[in-house]
Amino acid sequence: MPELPEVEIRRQYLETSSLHQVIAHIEVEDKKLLTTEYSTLINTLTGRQFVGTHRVGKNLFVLTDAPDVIVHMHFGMTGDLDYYHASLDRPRFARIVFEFTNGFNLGFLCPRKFERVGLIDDIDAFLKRKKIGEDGLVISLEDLIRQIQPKKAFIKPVLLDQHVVAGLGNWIVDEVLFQAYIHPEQRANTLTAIQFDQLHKAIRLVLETAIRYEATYRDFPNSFLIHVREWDNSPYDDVEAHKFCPRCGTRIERSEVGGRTTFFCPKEQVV
DNA sequence: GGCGTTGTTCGACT
DNA sequence: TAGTCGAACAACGC
Repeated sequence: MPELPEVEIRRQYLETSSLHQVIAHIEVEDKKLLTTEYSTLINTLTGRQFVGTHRVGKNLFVLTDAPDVIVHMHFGMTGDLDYYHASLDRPRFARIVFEFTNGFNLGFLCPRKFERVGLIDDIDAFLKRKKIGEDGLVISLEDLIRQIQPKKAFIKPVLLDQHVVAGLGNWIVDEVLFQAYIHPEQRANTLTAIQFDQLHKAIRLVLETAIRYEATYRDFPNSFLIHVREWDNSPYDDVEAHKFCPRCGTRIERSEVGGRTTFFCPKEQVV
């Protein structure tokens, strides 16, 4: 589930695997995954090299050796990268493959085809056009308040809005609100100064923790709510153990807020 | 084999 | 008008 931390991991992966290699060809299984004409993509990138990366929220930008040629990648809900030797089988769902002249390939994995790849010529202009907010890792408390304060909606959907702050997805928002002791259905314009401070700190804590553990949920501290989601290999033998608040032991509640599944502690997160 | 899931976009409503 | 909200989208794992 590529939210900010997962995209950051992919950025580091691309940075350490795929820079400074000449692109020989690009295979695209489904043109719908492209936001740029296939012929333009091929003509522009063939013979070029990736030279650097940049990330804002869930958006990954790959710089090339041409200053105004930048590849934009969005991983949708399930996208991933896989760098592999051309002699090996193409990884499952590698629907876009950058083939380098050195015999290695960078596969862009798109299991559900919600992912997108395309060319842009200016990162700032792109962010402005898409109205992407400040990245969750760098936004200041003052800017966070300025973005959230005027909104009357529930705090959870506000935090999910990439225009407000970029990079938070469904589970991260639940985790952030849990760490900040804020109910997901509290109205954004009713947050107190103390709550804004807790919220700002919680965003940092959750994002930095997720990046430190390379977004491997089972390794997260036990104080995290994420374990109730029973994703991948739970660290608990007793499946019941993580259905309770790690701080107060109250049974975690599951509901729907803004159309998304939401977990929270009904005792510590009150409206 | 039907349902749940994920992020973004778009249309409808206030 | 702009803000808010919910449905739709694709396709997989369970």
